[in-house]
Amino acid sequence: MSKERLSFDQRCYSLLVKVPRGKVTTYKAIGKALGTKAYRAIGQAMKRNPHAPKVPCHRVIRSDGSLGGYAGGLTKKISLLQREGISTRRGMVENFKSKLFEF
DNA sequence: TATTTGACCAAGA
DNA sequence: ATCTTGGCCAAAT
Repeated sequence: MSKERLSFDQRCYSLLVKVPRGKVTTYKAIGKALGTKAYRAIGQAMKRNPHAPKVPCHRVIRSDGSLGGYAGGLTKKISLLQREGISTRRGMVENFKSKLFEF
């Protein structure tokens, strides 16, 4: 039977699906929830995200409120966020602290 | 096995 | 607010 442990990437994805629309999280927050400080590795996991729409990786931003990156292009990330009611300005999410999702 | 690669972070200037 | 520096860690090469 399968005794496979979830890979680091998979753990990131299963956590991320909990983030509801209209909310955002940060690479750091995911690391904290996973009990790791592999912030950069988390970014890599998002970049490789194989489950594009299923995992809302566009809701993951940097700890300082700036956007971070997006495999499909930052413009896409911005429109997806705005569609969910999250406004951005010059690469920063406005009032992002009030929009953070708590794991 | 060893090295390189980043969608990061915190602190300092 | 911006920019630089050193640190960090899993996955890919």
